[in-house]
This record gives sequence, C-alpha cells and structure tokens, in this order.
Amino acid sequence: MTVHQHGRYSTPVDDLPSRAVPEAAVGRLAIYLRVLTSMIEQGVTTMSSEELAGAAGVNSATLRKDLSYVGSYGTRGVGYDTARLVEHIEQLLGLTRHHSVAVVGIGNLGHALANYGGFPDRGFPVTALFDVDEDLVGIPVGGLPVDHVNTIPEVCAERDVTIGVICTPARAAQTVCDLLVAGGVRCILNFAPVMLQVPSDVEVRRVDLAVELQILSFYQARRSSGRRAGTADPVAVIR
Amino acid sequence: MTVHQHGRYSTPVDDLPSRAVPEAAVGRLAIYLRVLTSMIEQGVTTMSSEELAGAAGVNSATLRKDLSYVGSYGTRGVGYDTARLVEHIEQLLGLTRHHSVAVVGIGNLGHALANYGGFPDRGFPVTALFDVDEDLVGIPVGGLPVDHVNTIPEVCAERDVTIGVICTPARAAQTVCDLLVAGGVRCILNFAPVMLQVPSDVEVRRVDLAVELQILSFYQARRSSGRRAGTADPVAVIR
DNA sequence: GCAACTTTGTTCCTGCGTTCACAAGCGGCT
DNA sequence: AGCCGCTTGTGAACGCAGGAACAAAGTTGC
Ligand SMILES: NC(=O)c1ccc[n+]([C@@H]2O[C@H](COP(=O)([O-])OP(=O)(O)OC[C@H]3O[C@@H](n4cnc5c(N)ncnc54)[C@H](O)[C@@H]3O)[C@@H](O)[C@H]2O)c1
Ligand SMILES: NC(=O)c1ccc[n+]([C@@H]2O[C@H](COP(=O)([O-])OP(=O)(O)OC[C@H]3O[C@@H](n4cnc5c(N)ncnc54)[C@H](O)[C@@H]3O)[C@@H](O)[C@H]2O)c1
Repeated sequence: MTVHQHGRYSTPVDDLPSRAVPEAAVGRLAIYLRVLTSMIEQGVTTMSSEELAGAAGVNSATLRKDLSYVGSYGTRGVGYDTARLVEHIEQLLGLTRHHSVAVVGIGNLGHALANYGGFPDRGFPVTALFDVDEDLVGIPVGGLPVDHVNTIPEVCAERDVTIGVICTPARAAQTVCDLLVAGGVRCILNFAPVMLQVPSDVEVRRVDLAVELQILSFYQARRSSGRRAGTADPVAVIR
Repeated sequence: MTVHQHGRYSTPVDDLPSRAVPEAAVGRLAIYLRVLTSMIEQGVTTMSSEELAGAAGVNSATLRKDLSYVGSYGTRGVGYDTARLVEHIEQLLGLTRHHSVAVVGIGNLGHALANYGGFPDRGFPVTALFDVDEDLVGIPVGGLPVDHVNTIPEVCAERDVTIGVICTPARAAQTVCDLLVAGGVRCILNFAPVMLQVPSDVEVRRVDLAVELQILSFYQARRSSGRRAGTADPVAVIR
C-alpha cells in the first residue's frame, strides 16, 4: 500500500491516519463493523465491496474509499477478509480498548440506557450513574447504584470515564456538562435539546429526537402537498 | 423495494413552491424553531440573524440562507419577527398539523418514549403502542394501552398514524416495519441497529446510539494518539 | 426629508465528500 | 506458466453545502 501524504503538518510517527477521515466515513465504518460481525457469526469469511456495500446501504465506491482510510487490506479479485477487516476498523475507531460510560439523569431515558445490554457488549461498559434526585441516589439501576451529581468529577476521574451521556432536562444539561468536563470527560453524548458550551478539546454529539421527528414531518408535508393540491395556502413564494 | 436510508431529500423534480431544501438545513430549521419558541416565552419579539445564529450555534450566513428557504420574512435593518418566523418555519416543516406517532416495542426504550411528554408538546401525539409480548398487551403505558403487533395495520390506518417508531430488537425490526408500511405509515424512526428495506416512498431515519458512541471513541483515540491535547484554547466553542 | 447605519437576501467562491471510471493486482483455470 | 476475469484502490470529475462579501432595503436620528 502506498501511503498517500495528505497535507499533514503533523510529524513523524503517526500510527493513525487521523484527520483525513471524514466524519461521515467514521459513521459508516461503524456500520460496516456491525454488518461484518453479523456476517462473521454466520460463517462468512470473505466479502466483496459490492456485497458489503449492499448490506450497509451505501455505494460500493464510497465503501472502498472508506476502507482505504483504514489501510488497504483487501485482496483484488477476491474481496475482504471479514475477520481482518473487523480488526482494523476496530483499531481505527479506537475500539481495542474499553470506553467507560457514565449516564447522568436517570429518568425515563436514563433508565433505558442503563438497562440496555447492547453497550457493554460493544465495549462501552456503563460504570457510573448520576442523578440529583436524593430518592434515586443509592438505588441500583441495571445493577449499578446511582450516585449524586455532586460526585461526578471525582467518580468520573476515579473510574476513568471517557464518555458522558446526558439525559437530564434541558435546563440542567449545561451544569452537568461542566461537571463531566471537570471530571476529565472529553466525549459527551447529549440527549437534552440544548447546545452545550464546551472547551474546544471536548467532543459533543447531540441526539435530538424532536428534530428527527420534525424532519420526518417535513418529508411528509412535502409528499402530501405534492399529491393532493388541496392545501390552498400559498406557501413559500418563489422569488 | 429500494434501500433508502438516511440523508436524501425528496424527489428529483421539484414540484413544490419552495426550492429544494437541503436536509441539513431542515435539521437546523428545527433547531431555530426551538430557540425561537424559547425566546418568545421570554418576551423577545425580534432577533437579528446574528443573535439567532449565535443561539443556535451556526454561522449567520448559513442561518440567513436557511431562512431564505422559508421565504424571506425578515426586515432589513431590524431582524426577524420571532412570532412570524416561527409560524413560517412550522409551515415549511409541516408542523401546522399534528402527526400521530406509533411506538412499536415497549421495552426499555419504548417505555421511555411512551412516557416522554416532549413529543405531544411539540405536535407529535403518541396515539398507539404495540408489542408482541402478550403480557404487555392491554397494559397502559403513559396512559395509553398497548396493542398487539398483529393489529398494527388496522390500528395505524384507523388512527391515522403518520410516524412509526421502531424500538424492537433488531431481528424483529424488518417485520414490524413491513406492518407499519402496510398500515399506511410513510415515515419511520428506527432505533434498531439494522438497515430497513422499504418502498421508495417511505422515509426512514435511523438513530443509532452505538454508532454515536463509536464516533466519540474515534475522536478519543485520535486525541490520545496525537498526544497534543493541550491546545490552550480555554473557552467555549459552540458546535 | 435626508443621511447614515443596520441587517437582510443573494451571489460567488471555496472546499469537501461522493461517485465514476479505470489501471493495477491477484486467484483460478487451462 | 501464462492468460482471463474479477475486484480492489485511487485519480479525477461532479455536485453540494457552507462561508465571505456585497448590494438592496428599511430604520433611526437629526
Ligand atoms: N424520554 C424520552 O424519550 C426523550 C426523548 C427525547 C429527548 N429526551 C430528552 O432527554 C432528557 C431526559 O428525558 P427524560 O424523559 O428521561 O426526563 P425525566 O424527567 O424522566 O428524567 C430526567 C432525570 O434527570 C434528573 N435530573 C434533573 N436535574 C438534574 C441535575 N441537575 N443533575 C442530574 N440529574 C438531574 C431528574 O431527577 C430525572 O431523574 C430531556 O432533556 C429530554 O428532553 C427524552
Ligand atoms: N435501550 C436502549 O437504551 C437502546 C439503546 C440503543 C439502541 N437500542 C435499540 O432499541 C431497540 C429496543 O431496545 P430496548 O432496550 O428497548 O429492548 P427491550 O428488549 O427492552 O425491548 C424490546 C421490546 O420489543 C418487544 N418485541 C420483541 N419482538 C417484537 C416484535 N416482533 N414486535 C413487536 N415488539 C416486539 C419486546 O417484547 C420488548 O418489549 C433494540 O433494537 C436496541 O438495539 C436500545
């Protein structure tokens, strides 16, 4: 494989291709990973880019380019060795180590996440739960007792939490976020419908279900108004 | 049947008054909407693009371009009338009517969604719950009794469900999806980690928490190996 | 009523990500 | 061994979204 130098200012021993990987590609790689592990369970040892792309719902050229970010480990005329590919994708995504997860706000959503077995199975053990509600503190959820939010910084540092998941009401999210950052957490998954302010070395991803529903609503509206021209409203004038 | 997931907005030929709205813009419009309603509650009647963009965490030029899709209702030298803007965004997103939601799979996640008050508040009333578990059928969750999955087509048609939310285990997702489609549901929000096969007129959005965690893991891995974490940038970048 | 200031709406441009297309490489077959 | 067909890896084209810059438009102050 020829290592192609993308304008990297970074220096010598760079074991990871890093910056060159588009975020969209990272998301897709996670999907390929799931498809691959599923296929491996079924005994599949080799897959072509066409097959894998089909299963993942993407263009095969896109897939091959994505895989080129992890380094070319395919065999021409044959395809990819599923086991080996999984190994390398896991390495690129940093899944060779476990990432300890803390869930803050053990309400409806927090409970669901704490009880969910799919995260530990994928290398994301939930090792801390927090809530401000005194009645919840001490009570085990999914086998793990809830701690008080005030202890977030110490507990997170202590248990080496790398990912914090915020499931509190929106008004509490920023406070909780600050506590997590104080505890050394650099990756945050935020379910509260607010924009969090964080230092630049902290990565925040937001999952906003209301926005998802509204996007679906948009498509629905589009479709309906296209089909039955009944809505007499003049809507958006072209200008 | 086409594999038709995520990202992709409507049709080749634009038969609607408004120009083609990029999906990313639709998502941001939903966010502006939330910011605006929140500001209106605080008595704000006017906002400039700069203010609104700041609150939403985007570039002001991007915001203005997004708003141009809804049809330019700002006043130069002043800004946007918050109430009017909300009205027009809601119209574009199809939020002037209610979208009845059905949740399928009343387990951990299904319970959380069924109990969540934020959806009805935003015009997405949950009007049907389904599960295959006989022990759950008939039991009210969040005030609504659970129906059996076999009744999905009839009940969805009857209650005019427009959005189906799938919270079943992955292996059941495709079956459930087919039932929803049979019931006339054209918009699906899928939490199960599988790619659904749907007719081309059905829009699927997938929320994959494992992928989100893995993306965070990737950034974490990159940071650690980069070792240059200490960029002394102290404050708050909105993301 | 006029001028200066503010902010919108839009155009242009740049950069990124996806897709196309093809040469290079590898295994299988004769 | 050598050819043939299949699949990868990637350079190049394309399309699109985001950002900068600016002219038009409207408001405020005098
Ligand atoms: N439940 C859902 O299906 C759903 C869907 C979309 C978005 N959300 C968002 O997720 C968040 C949680 O939703 P939910 O339904 O679980 O709410 P919830 O009210 O059931 O739970 C919130 C929990 O956070 C705790 N909490 C409150 N203030 C806190 C603080 N300062 N520190 C720590 N914990 C605190 C509360 O004690 C409670 O246990 C909300 O922001 C909501 O908008 C939830
Ligand atoms: N719970 C989470 O936090 C979480 C996080 C990420 C992803 N998910 C995904 O969401 C889905 C649901 O997760 P969960 O934790 O709620 O699981 P769960 O096992 O708690 O609940 C699944 C529910 O679906 C029902 N079900 C099973 N087969 C069905 C069928 N054919 N038709 C209708 N209902 C059926 C079950 O009876 C059960 O009530 C899974 O696909 C999971 O991977 C969950």
